[in-house]
Amino acid sequence: MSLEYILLGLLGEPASGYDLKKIFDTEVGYFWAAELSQIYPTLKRLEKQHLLRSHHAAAKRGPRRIVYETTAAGNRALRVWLQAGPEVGDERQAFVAKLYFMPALDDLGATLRLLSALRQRFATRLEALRSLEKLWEESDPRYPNELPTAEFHKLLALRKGLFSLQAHVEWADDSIRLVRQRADPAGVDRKAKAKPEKSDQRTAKVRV
Amino acid sequence: MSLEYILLGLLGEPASGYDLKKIFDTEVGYFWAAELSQIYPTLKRLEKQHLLRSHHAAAKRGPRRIVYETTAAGNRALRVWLQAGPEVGDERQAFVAKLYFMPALDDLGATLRLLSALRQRFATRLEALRSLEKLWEESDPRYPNELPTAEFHKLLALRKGLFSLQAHVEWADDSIRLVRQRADPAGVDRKAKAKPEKSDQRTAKVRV
DNA sequence: TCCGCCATGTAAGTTGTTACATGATTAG
DNA sequence: CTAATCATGTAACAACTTACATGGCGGA
Repeated sequence: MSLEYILLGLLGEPASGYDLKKIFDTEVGYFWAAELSQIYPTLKRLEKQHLLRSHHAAAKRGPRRIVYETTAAGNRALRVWLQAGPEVGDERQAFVAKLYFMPALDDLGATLRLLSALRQRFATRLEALRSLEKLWEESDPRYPNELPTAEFHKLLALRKGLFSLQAHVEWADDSIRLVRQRADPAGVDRKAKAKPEKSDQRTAKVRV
Repeated sequence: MSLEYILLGLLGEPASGYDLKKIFDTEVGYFWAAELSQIYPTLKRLEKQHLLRSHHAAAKRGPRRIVYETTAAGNRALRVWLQAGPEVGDERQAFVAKLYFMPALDDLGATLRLLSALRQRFATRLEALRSLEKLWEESDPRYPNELPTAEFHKLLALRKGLFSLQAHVEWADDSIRLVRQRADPAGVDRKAKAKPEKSDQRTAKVRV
């Protein structure tokens, strides 16, 4: 289970299950998500395998917390995973499937609506990642070239998201263009003039 | 379950479970995969719900086949799904997680190896998709602008894969560059001269 | 005859989700 | 006092994977 290793990785800093959930929601959610109902049992399982240890901590506010940290064995396990080469799973993308089967509706307008909705979602996510990046850039003077190793790797991961989402937005824009062209092969110029397309919200190329 | 709708979509043409598996492996695998052990029970479930019907067919070679096709109700269900707007799940990408936690190894060389392995896998997949596209282009004179609606949508889906994989390759190349720069800030030109990088296998921009 | 492909299935296990249950503390 | 947030957990279900079981048929 990848989640086990991700928890081992995150627990370089001691944290409770609740803390970890917040990290998933705010920091690493763009490449891995997890629910509390999955986090808690997994932490217990890892402790049973002696890859984590825990202690109860009296919290200032709220009830008792259980704070976990990695053991030497946990760190070894993490390293073995890290050195084992990449795991590229096959991505199941329901939205591509939907597009693929849209001809069953026999309505190019529906295709266009689907693509526009997708375009908007991708753009929103892209903006969220860009905000993360910007916040970082503004709060850390070492960004990007003088960053310590840990932060440098986070940057690479973040840039994966940026590259990927940008490609998604560009694909959606391009597909919308192709569908419009197909729906109305004659009046391309007329339309292009009349309607300043959404794709005018140009997404600048990513740089470092 | 998306798989149910995908089967309904694929069964616009009658097919057996075994046939469908081959379609997953050769045609739609780049956005959805499925095992026979999942396909067979799902087909049975859909038939019980009267969204599919089946008949036994004597095959020329091999044992009896069970050929499924959609019913009117099945087609309605598919349309409802298609009109319900996009489903963009959160992608869990173990390889990004791995990169994110690489600092635990404290070895930039390991990061470089990971990125190179990723680069190669992405490039291989990209080539596979391009072959699919090329084969198509060569065998169908209507490609790309005169394609019938069904094929046009397949093209959009395929281009999603092309855009996405290309972004992945570009990200990997760019990350490799950044890591090298970081590992050896002084000797950039020297190295760039000595080693014609893998990234020289330039991946041309996608066009229609 | 044996191997590979055709063809359908079951069983057991993993991973992940949604819904539910419980209770402490604190800010308004 | 009451709502929000902190905090931990269980149960039931859904989706998917890997391994196993069975057998026909055709070509080397």
